Amino acid sequence: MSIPKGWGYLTMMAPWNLLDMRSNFLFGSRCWMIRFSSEILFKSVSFRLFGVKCDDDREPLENELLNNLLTMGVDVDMAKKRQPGVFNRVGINEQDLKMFLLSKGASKEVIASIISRYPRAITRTPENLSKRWDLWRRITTSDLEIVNILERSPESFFRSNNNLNLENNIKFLYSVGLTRKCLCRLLTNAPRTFSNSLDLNKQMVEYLQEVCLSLGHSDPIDFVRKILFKNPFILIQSTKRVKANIKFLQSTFNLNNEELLILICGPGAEILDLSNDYAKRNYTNIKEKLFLLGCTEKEVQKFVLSYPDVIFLGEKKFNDKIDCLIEEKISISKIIENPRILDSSISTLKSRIKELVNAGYNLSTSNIALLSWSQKRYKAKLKKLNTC
DNA sequence: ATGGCAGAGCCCGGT
DNA sequence: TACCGGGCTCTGCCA
DNA sequence: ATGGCAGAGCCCGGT
DNA sequence: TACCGGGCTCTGCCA
Repeated sequence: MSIPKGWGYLTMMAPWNLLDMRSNFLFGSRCWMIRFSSEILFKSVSFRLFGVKCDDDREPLENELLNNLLTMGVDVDMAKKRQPGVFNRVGINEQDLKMFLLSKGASKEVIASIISRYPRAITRTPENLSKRWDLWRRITTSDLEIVNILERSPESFFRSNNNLNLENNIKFLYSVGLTRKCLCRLLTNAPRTFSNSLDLNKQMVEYLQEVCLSLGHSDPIDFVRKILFKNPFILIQSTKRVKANIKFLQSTFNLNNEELLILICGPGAEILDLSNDYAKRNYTNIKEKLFLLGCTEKEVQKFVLSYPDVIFLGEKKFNDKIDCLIEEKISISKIIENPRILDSSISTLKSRIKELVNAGYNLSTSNIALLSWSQKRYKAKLKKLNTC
């Protein structure tokens, strides 16, 4: 074993190993295999495939991988921590992935970041990558879009090796009446939708269609289209979660079937993504806070339905915003009639209130909508107030 | 008068 | 989450 | 969301 | 030959 060991070192040190793919293809240092006849060696399509159970060799081979990754700027510690198994196996070609992504227009930094965060990416074969990329390209209009998605969420592309499943997902989503544009929206926002199993996606779509039908609507296709447009993340939620949230909406606001459907596929669609009891907790807090200020249950319901996004505000934020408005003698009825002033941050609310009071603006009798106008519009208004 | 016009504000959906 | 602004509506003025 | 986590199953090599 | 099981991968869940 002494000769091959020397060989391994030589090839490892050779600079072309990092740069020249053809050399790498034939002689990649972790590929030498004197156990095989040279005939097999040269016929073989992919190297570094067959484990060499020889501790002497293993270490330099592993070092070469690590060196290459370090050279590429990969955060190896992070990568090892995330998927240690990747570094204990053989048959990895990080150069293939690098070349592939470079050819698609990804920068070196992006590639390093991808491998750092999802090391299993380097175990994928070029054939598989290329096929998968092509399938994604059936949805997007450019490679760049895909690169941007990978930068944000490398796992979505690389977590599954099952291209047939991906293809079936695409077919399925088209078959339920989605347009390419809509698929693109899903892919951009929730790329993992496409690495779900076909079955999982089917379950969710069928569940949503059942909801639609059970609430007496006759066009489940249209319903699903609307809900996916409003909430592209829904297919990466568990049906358990979505069920719980629909149940929450159903039991909290006494809506008839039609109103509930409109809420679910319209302004309330995003509420379906909330985890566990988040919606319930926040709603309870809103209710308690507004009760203390003299609102009735009906008023609270009306308020939340007119501005479902308020459910996303954490308890503290909601309470603080209400408090800071109440302190300025703005009545609670006025607040709930202008829910969108809660769009503004607390600091914006505070600074604007101060400026308006200074300008002699009576917040308790005048319009308060301007508290959430855009900066530009607000400034113009303030200027007018100060010159009049 | 009434149709045209313009300033102010609102609805709403997109990052 | 906070912020932005397109484009509609509302209202009051003009001749 | 995306990164972490865990259950189920697969690859593969050892006897 | 038939069986075992280590350890990786796949997939779905959570927040």
